[in-house]
Amino acid sequence: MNSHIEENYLKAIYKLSLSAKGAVSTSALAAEMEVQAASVTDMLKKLAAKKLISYERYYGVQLSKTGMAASIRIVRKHRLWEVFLVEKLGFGWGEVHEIAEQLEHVQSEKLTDRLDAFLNYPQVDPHGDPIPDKEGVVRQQPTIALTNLKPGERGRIAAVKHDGQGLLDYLDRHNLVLDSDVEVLEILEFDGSMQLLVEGKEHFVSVKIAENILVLRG
Amino acid sequence: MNSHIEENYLKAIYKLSLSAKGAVSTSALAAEMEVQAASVTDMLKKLAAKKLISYERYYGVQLSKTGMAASIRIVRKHRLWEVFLVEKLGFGWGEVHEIAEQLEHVQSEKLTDRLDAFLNYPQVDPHGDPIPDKEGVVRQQPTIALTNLKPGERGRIAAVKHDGQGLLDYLDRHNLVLDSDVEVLEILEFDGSMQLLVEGKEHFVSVKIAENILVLRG
DNA sequence: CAAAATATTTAGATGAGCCTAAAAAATTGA
DNA sequence: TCAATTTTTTAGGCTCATCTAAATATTTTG
Repeated sequence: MNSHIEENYLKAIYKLSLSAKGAVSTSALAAEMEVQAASVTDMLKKLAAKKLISYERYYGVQLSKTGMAASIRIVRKHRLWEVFLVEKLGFGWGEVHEIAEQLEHVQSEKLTDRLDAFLNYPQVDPHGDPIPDKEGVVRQQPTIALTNLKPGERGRIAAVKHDGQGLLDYLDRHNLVLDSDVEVLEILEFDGSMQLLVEGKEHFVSVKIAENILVLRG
Repeated sequence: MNSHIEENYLKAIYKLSLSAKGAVSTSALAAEMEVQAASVTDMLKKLAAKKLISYERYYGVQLSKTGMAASIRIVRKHRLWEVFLVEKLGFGWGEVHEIAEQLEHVQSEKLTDRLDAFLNYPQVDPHGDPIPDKEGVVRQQPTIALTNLKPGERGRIAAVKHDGQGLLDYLDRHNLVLDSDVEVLEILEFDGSMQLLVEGKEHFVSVKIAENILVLRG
């Protein structure tokens, strides 16, 4: 079995490899894990020895097949627990990440599967991120950043990047929640900020925010 | 904050001090934690430095007020999670202990309290052990071991000692579950084993088993 | 393309929690 | 009671995951 810390490294590598083309760098991992690069090097050697990653010094990391499967299992647990916290215990979507970071390390396949069933096999977590199924299949929705919509175009909010409290609380207060229908009314040339029509009400968001809102076209 | 391991020591001290008169010995703790006595001594120094226990060398340990409160918080979490696993996820009472050992270390008072509410403020866990309330108050039921009943006397199964799979599975199969009404028909002089009438059906149990079944008189 | 800057790895150290072996204190019992 | 036994503590080491500082490799840039 892998330690909590090894699991966190795997999860971080998985996360970074989604947006990075090619291998994940030591420094990127160090930043993500909030440790020094030297510590990352040590851990990479360990994970490589366990065949969870392929690692060649100075050239970055990639998850092996088993490493990928392990990472996905952790992500699955994390997201299922987030659904539980929001759907069953009434937490807000901005406060579940931290708790799920702890719950994701609980080891019991039976628990994970029963939780999945209890929650009715949800497809996405409260932030719209896909929940891998028992076989590790991740069904990614074809979302695009809100910034890709042009004036007059419409979409439905399908996911939100960033796990922190701040942005999510803000979106909540302004009713920019999952499944809201959005129409772009106007994009300010000056700074790219957007005037939106969300479920009948007008809203104004900065580019920074719009970049973090993912929509399904249509 | 206390580490997982510190929490496990506190829990073990709490558990042992319930049955031990006076202080808990180093060797008892070592047995409970499945480590060497020398390791216990090290940890006791650490816990004492944190004022979680009072410890004088060669004289054993006692929980301080803060240590007691911390222990009870862990026990509360453990037992709430056990209720969740049985009531909501359909686990058997014999398989929840191990999983709850992991869940009990999740740090979030809000989570604990919401779980408590979600479960409808249960008073006892699936083994009949009392669940401390938010203020740390433990309402112990006045149970006695089944071996204390004489032929002709009756009681209701209120709790079961021992967390392991084996006994609990056995009791399950023989319908010796919480809240069953029991009447003692006969006690064999030879070995103390008991002939019982449980919810209308006859059962035969060894002393060893009867010692682990706790009943409420009446 | 070579020097400077940056990224990564190596080397050696630290603290937590564990170990074994030896020393010291407490308990038992002849 | 005092010698033998048991319990507990001390001393010194180990592994894991981290750190800092120094060395080495890669990348950038003048």
